[in-house]
Amino acid sequence: MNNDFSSALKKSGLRKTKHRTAVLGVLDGSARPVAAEDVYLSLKEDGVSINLSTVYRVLDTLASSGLVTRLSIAGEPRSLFEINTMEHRHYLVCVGCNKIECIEGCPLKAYEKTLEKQTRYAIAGHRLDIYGYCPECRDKGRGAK
Amino acid sequence: MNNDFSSALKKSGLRKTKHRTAVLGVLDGSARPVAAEDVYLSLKEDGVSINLSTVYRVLDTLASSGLVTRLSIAGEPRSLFEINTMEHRHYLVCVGCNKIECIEGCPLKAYEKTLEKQTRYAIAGHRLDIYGYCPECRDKGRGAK
DNA sequence: TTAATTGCAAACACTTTGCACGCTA
DNA sequence: TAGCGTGCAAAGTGTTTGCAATTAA
Repeated sequence: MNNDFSSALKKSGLRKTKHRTAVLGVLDGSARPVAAEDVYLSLKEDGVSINLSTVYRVLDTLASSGLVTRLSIAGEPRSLFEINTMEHRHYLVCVGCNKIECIEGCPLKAYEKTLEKQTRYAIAGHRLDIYGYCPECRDKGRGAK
Repeated sequence: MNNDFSSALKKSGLRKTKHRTAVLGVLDGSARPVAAEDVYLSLKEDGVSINLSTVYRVLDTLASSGLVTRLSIAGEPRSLFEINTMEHRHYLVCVGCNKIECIEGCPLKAYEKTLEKQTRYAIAGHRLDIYGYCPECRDKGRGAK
């Protein structure tokens, strides 16, 4: 439970550097997936000097070694990243204010089995994002921007 | 059932131009979603002279008026487009050869209702892509590239 | 020591935009 | 004819890369 991610990095065979620790810290401290630039700005705000391209490289490295998950959602042209919780997750995206929440549970297990039989594919996974208006946006008119 | 999409364009209040007709023709003739560049190359091959930026503009216009659907899938950084069939669809993406197939039916109707109650969101829609190895790729080893 | 990491600047891929000209309705 | 549609070139994003300097192990 130490907060510097030493063991996680070691387990992945990655050197522990100030930047990797810092990036992991930002992801860990965020309730929602964030873009590379968000990480960069967040670090800058904390007084951590880092180059944006390093942020990209760190995120890429961490994603490759499975410590971090990269995801993309419709309407957001950038890649988003979050700590890989190893939990299977889905996202609820508010079309009004662009807020992203995580959803617990997955409704697709049985469906994947069915699909394997139907299509003869070896199903490896899926991506599911749900779109809608959050309680606040649904109340204020039609979720106007 | 005329093939020049006149009525569809008219219905959307769009002028019928050679380029719009041509782009719609490409989308209509493709079994899978395609990227702007694919449309561009396909037209070039057919001897249709068009500028890539015009392709982008046409696709954008058609998507805005609902004749065409824009979608993005994980692992593909570009936007993909297809004729809007008005059917609710999902995609089966082969991780081995990047082939994309459409899936009939949607397993999520009941789930969305549940979610509305749980989250107080007004659910507007969702995106679901399924990933796996197609029969060919699953056979040849582990779907090696 | 030495190989992995980083900063920096430059390159990249995809997409959008400004402007003048061309074409549809 | 009026104004939408298009080509062209240039600018914008988000992201990646080459290389020399730095740093962890």
